Amino acid sequence: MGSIELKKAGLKVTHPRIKILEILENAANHHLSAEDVYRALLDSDTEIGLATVYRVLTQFEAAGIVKRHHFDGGQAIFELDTGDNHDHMVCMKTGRVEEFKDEMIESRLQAIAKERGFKLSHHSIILYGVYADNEE
Amino acid sequence: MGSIELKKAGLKVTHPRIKILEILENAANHHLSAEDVYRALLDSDTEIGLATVYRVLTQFEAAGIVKRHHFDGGQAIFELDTGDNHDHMVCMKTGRVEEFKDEMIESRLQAIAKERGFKLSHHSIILYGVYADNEE
DNA sequence: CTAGGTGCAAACATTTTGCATGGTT
DNA sequence: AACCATGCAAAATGTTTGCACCTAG
Repeated sequence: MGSIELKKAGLKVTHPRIKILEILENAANHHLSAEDVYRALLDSDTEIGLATVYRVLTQFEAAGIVKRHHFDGGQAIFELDTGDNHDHMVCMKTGRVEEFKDEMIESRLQAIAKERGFKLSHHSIILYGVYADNEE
Repeated sequence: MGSIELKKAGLKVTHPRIKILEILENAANHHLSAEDVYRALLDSDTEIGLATVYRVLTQFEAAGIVKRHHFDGGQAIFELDTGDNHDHMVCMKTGRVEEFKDEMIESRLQAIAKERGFKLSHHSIILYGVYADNEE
């Protein structure tokens, strides 16, 4: 149950928060926009305002429960923060998102930052392309 | 003069387009939002509608004259497309943006994409942090 | 009981679009 | 002259906020 995460984050255990956590955990696609979450809630007969979805997602982000990404296309995408700091590949044809993590790249980025006197806080790597099995 | 680029792109050589090209070329900071460009135009006593700025920047992007980036913070950032495919480091304190390019990372990304059957079109790498000389 | 959470509608910020007018080739 | 570009205002999008009401602890 997500109630533990919520308490740990100092957030009251409310119906909307539990439901949204469930959606994020169980969704087939783990990368959802606020609108996606909202629709998933409606699909499970849960009436929660879109404003609340945004508020909850923002609180979850502050609490380190979710991560917010800005892929091309305007709206923010959220996913559970598993702690590993993975990066993303986005299929431009289907919208499918996959994750990857590469130590060689990570350490190279650290080195580049160091060379330049840049205190690295976090980074975003996004690969845009098409999965071979999705081509026509 | 930018008129050559414009003609090559099949765009009529108009006052707004020339001016906007000038701004992009001469700005101290080469990474500008549409609003930044708009204000720079006003500062040089050029009255051009914000809608036109957006339209022109979008056309420039389609023509390969500028690149559009989505750094954290909502609005799109534009820069001249020099052809080299550099990446960015963004100072979270000052907003300063620097560029870098690393062949090791590039080739590693290619390899990762290949491994996964992903036809790479382009990528975005953004480092967020603070420049040491900007810390207090 | 009380602090904090929620819903709704309105406000916001950014970007896009319709349409009548104006400028380039 | 024909076509494309521009300005303005309005619309569209994605997200945030004010406020009255409600609920978890």
